Amino acid sequence: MTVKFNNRDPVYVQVIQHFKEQIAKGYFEPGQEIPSRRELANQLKINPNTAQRAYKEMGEQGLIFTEGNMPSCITKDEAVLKSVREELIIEAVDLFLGSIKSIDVPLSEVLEIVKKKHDAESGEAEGSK
Amino acid sequence: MTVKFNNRDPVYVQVIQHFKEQIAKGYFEPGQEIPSRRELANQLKINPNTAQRAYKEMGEQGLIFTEGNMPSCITKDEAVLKSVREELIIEAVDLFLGSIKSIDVPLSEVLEIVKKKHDAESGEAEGSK
DNA sequence: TTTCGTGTATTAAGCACTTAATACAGTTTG
DNA sequence: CAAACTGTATTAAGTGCTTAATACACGAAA
Repeated sequence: MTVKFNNRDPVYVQVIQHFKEQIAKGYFEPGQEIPSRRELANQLKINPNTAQRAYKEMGEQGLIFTEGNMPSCITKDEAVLKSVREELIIEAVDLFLGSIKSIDVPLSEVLEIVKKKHDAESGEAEGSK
Repeated sequence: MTVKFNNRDPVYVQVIQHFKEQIAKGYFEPGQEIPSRRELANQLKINPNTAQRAYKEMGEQGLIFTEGNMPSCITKDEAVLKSVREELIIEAVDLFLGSIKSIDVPLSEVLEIVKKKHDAESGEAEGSK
């Protein structure tokens, strides 16, 4: 497990974001065990308390659960898991539309750029394929 | 002049962002005077030093210039003004594509949502028109 | 039982941003 | 000239958030 952190957002927020993305991609089974706070801290080279804070918030959001001193697990509620993906998409779309709106760019103009950039990226990602 | 601040980003960064958006919209003429540090601080209900910091960075970025003790002005370099709009667009697109990529959402799927949301927003914005 | 690994809680330290209080030089205006 | 406005600079204090350092309770396992 590896995460590239930026210096802009709090680390614990980025950790939560990372887990949400993993969930959105379907990398986790419902009820699956996740690394302990200390183990995650070692893997990501962060402080155990930072990992703790991330897990604590994920617990409050219902993304993970903890019983007694057992390792924490991904929620078994598949509706929650599904909604994570939808919420991330909505977030991205709203942020995007907000930015576009704030500079009065016609949607058609920017969508052209989006498609162009997307094709360029996926092209270089596949290499000489 | 009014700006709605969020509690997430530094105020001086949001002030710069606000000016860039105004420039991108073409609200400023090249060479146009802008409010003094103290006046802007009064208008936006912020500390004069915060306004100063924003203006200082905008000066370093070539967005505004100051001669002697004259009021600061928007740059006369129209190429710079034009590039502001383009950079904001590129920023928005890159951020958007990055978010989409991190959760493996097909472009076609998300573009549908974008169009749908955009139509809904512009619809309610125009009211009973 | 002892040891180790869980989760959890408390307290302190560090850091960036904001605000504040001044100060100074120059120009315009009354 | 004097007052009031520009921009600019320095220094310090305060504030909130993040991170760090510890400690504690519990349970499983050697």
